[in-house]
Amino acid sequence: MLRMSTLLLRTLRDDPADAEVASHKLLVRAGYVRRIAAGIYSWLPLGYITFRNIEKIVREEMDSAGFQEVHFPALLPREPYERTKRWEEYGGSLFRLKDRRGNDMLLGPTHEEMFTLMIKGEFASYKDLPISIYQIQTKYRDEARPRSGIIRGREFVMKDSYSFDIDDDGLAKSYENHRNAYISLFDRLGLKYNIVSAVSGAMGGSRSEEFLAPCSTGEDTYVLCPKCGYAANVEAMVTKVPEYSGEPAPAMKVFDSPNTPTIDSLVELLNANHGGGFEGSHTLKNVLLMADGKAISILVPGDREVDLKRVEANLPGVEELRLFEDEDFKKFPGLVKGYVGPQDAKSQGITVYADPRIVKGSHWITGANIREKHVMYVTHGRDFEVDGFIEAAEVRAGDLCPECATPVVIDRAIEIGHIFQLGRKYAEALDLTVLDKDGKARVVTMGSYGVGVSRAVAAIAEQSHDEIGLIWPREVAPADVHIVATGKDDLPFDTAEKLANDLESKGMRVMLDDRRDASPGVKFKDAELIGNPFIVIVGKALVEGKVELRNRRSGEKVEVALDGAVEEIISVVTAN
RNA sequence: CGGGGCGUAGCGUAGUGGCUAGCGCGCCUGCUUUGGGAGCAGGAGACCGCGAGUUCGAAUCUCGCCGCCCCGACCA
Repeated sequence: MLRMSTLLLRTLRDDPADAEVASHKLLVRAGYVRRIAAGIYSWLPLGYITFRNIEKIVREEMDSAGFQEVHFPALLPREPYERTKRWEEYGGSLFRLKDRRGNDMLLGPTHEEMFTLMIKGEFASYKDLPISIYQIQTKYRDEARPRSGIIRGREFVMKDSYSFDIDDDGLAKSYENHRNAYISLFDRLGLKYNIVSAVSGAMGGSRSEEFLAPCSTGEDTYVLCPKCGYAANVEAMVTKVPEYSGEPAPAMKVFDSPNTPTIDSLVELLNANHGGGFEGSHTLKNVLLMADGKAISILVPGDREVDLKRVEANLPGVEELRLFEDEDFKKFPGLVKGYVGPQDAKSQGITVYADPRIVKGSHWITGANIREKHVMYVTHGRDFEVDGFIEAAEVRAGDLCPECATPVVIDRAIEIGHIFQLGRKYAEALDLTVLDKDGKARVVTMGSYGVGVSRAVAAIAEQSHDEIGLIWPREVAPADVHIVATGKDDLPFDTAEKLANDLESKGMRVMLDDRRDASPGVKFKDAELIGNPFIVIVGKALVEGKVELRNRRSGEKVEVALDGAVEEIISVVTAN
């Protein structure tokens, strides 16, 4: 039983000055967490109980899916991370340190290497597969900018799992198992979430989805179709390709366009000199990029910006991507800044990618590759060709859903889980093979799956609170029932004590406010702030032989007879 | 890493060159009070982020450092 009279808890009346988002403010005010350094928090008793409740749910769901729990150290040697090149690639986000002998060590930001090596060390046959193993571990990432309290910390707890299969079909099945386990896990945590397509990145072709908990303070932006439920990370949003049914355009026509380096100025000139009705979307924007030192041109409709993140996500294998700089223009004298068109790109040795909206047969107004001149009727397939299509243009609310053509909305969310078909990258780097039926060595294929356990505490708090405090789902809350004794006589306190004991003996988890010196107002405010799902008040109504039962979420209050109160309370609590 | 802001008691804050650094919450003692953050009286608690400098005198001005928050870049 949690007794308020002795609990290590001091609630705060004022919001902490360094907190911005609701979960941060409330978790600090209600005495769940305290900041130790930027992005590093300690858990007070209430916070740690809540954290462990979540951890327990995660563990139960993993176990019941048949995954096996293991545990690695957080402190790791450099060598495995050297072999996968991540010692360098992880950059400044990796916490590095040296031991007394001067050996490089690190604090694990994620454990693909260690899991891969564990399987390599124990198993050697296809008969041992498939297997999925997981751990619940503290991770360390020296984030450039920790933020939003415990939503994005430098030390955090993550459940990470890895599946190992002999072939792609097996991986697909393991992935599906994890996906289902995550669905029941997040349902149990009481989180609202969307499963969103993500970009799988450098490995290509593999499947990846994120579990996003919608929340206005979330740092991920995603696209959601209100009609069919299609959801995608902005990077992974697929453009609905328009049908092109226009008449073939007349031959290209070059025209003078002085002082029109921007789309807006070009449209203005067109409307002034070539009749009205021109819009940015009739023009073709040529954005020049350097991808690992190679010049590429991205074609997008003039009214859209290029989203570099989308380009990068859809150009597998490219490590450095940046906009053209003046130096780069000097290397390509045929390119006239502000007047670039795709017509001569081939002869200039530039790779051209087009947004899917630039369909074959469509014609555009674009740069003439001559200073102060543009050209119209430039037709894809007649006047220029592209090396490929790429999702490059910025995504906007109102863009059409690729599944059902309904305008999509853009929303923000916290990433609470990520499932990912990793493939053979780590198995190859660390030489994880097993013998197949024919006695031949085959590289194992892997999946990786993560749940932010500490982040889930904050995500639930974000989604489940009101102006006066937290409102936990029952399984997550520090207690099922928060009993408040009020009054100055012994009777309410003795009655509350007995009620608490009776409830506890029937399996309820109880928090009891047995403070004799605190006023009723303080106790009510604290109970509401702390956010247990049910509050029982033992006080005024005692003269009628009753106690009051309140539902924290709905605000509903009922009086129940003290005689039989235990059963009544249990039935209300468990019905929720 | 770029831009902006902040650092005074456990928490929230006032104080822009001058006497013993002020207030609210919280904490301690006593009396009263007990269904919505009680009242009165008394009290404890501050190297004013750290270090240098300017000055007769620095929380206050200058420089350096450290820390924290926000926006952006970054984020398996």
